[in-house]
Amino acid sequence: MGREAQIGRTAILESALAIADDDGLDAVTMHAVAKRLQVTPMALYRHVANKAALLDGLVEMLLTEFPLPARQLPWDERLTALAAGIRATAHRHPGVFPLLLSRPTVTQAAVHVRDSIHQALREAGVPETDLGRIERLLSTAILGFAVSEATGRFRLHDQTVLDEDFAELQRWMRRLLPTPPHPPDSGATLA
Amino acid sequence: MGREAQIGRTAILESALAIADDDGLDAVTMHAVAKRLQVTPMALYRHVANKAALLDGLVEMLLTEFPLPARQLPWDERLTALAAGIRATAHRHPGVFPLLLSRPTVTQAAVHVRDSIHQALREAGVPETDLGRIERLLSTAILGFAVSEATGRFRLHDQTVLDEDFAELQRWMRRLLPTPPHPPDSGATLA
DNA sequence: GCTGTAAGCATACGGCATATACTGTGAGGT
DNA sequence: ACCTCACAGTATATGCCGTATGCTTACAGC
Repeated sequence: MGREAQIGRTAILESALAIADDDGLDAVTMHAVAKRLQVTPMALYRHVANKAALLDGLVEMLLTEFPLPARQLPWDERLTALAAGIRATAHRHPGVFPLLLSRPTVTQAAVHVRDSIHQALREAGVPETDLGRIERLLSTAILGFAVSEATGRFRLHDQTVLDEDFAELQRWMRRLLPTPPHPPDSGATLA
Repeated sequence: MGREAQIGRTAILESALAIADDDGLDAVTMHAVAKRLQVTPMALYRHVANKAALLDGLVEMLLTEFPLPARQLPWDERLTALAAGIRATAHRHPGVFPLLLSRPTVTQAAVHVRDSIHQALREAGVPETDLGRIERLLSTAILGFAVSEATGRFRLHDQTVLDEDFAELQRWMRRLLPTPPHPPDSGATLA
């Protein structure tokens, strides 16, 4: 029944993300999104409750963009790859990325990311009771760093400096976990 | 020359902060601030360039509110106290606090905080070349955590859980530093 | 008391999110 | 083939927002 839709929630979110990438988060207005879709602003409200919901949708898009690593990889490579992927997402969408901290949502995508981290931590030997806490600290550190880069808090520093910062962050994150991933002296462990 | 001022930059920032604390950051409008000061909106522009400058001023207020610990305290206590003070500021001003990450500024207050951390790290034995990096990672972790609490990213968890999270964060932060603050086995160190 | 200057005001404008009421179109039943 | 009605998109309007421009007013210093 009814008539075929010209736009949909996904198209709206993609347009909004593109506008934010091009001209910053403040440029994301209902009018601007509508214009980009060649539609009147009010048409958006058939697919999105209001602007707040649209922004929440953007957060969800970012979470979906996080590259969850294949489960057969070793746990430490998975965590490293995920952290790097999150950082890359921040670089790709600096305008929207800070919303991950300022508009936290409990969407399916968020749960998937968290579960992926939990699973890796389990394999790292983190006791079940500590899983939540370690995941919160780890994700907070990565998000904090990536948001800082996105908002220009480190703008005085070269990319190479920030890359080394991030490498150090990754090393530091391992120190929150029980077992060293590679024994420092392979083959010659004393009992 | 001219006439005695009814309001000033400080009064404006204090009003804005109070409004944000009461009704959230979105309630901080030029009109609302002016009304609270019993003045027309345009009067604010004699003391503040525009709304962006007002928000930057709020960030500066938060930084000024951070309790820089007395220099004669041991370095590790200073870092611990500063971290706790930053977290307390976030609890006091949850609406404004996220601006510390989303609107980074290089104000005098920001420099003071950073210098205070640098000095503590120096006393902790951090080599001069690593000072910047360690400070960035430490401050990012604290800020990320405090912002997460302020925005409700951890809203599903009890205060006691978050307190323990923060304690674990403090322990983790020490692991970024070269020397253990208390030798684990006092008096019985082998050469 | 005169006067110049700075503080605060009045008015106005364009952009914003969005409520309400409309138009028209195409799928599904007849 | 035609009706019909639900739903997509539109038109219009409201009230808030930041802020430009130009006016009024009241004190400081002469």
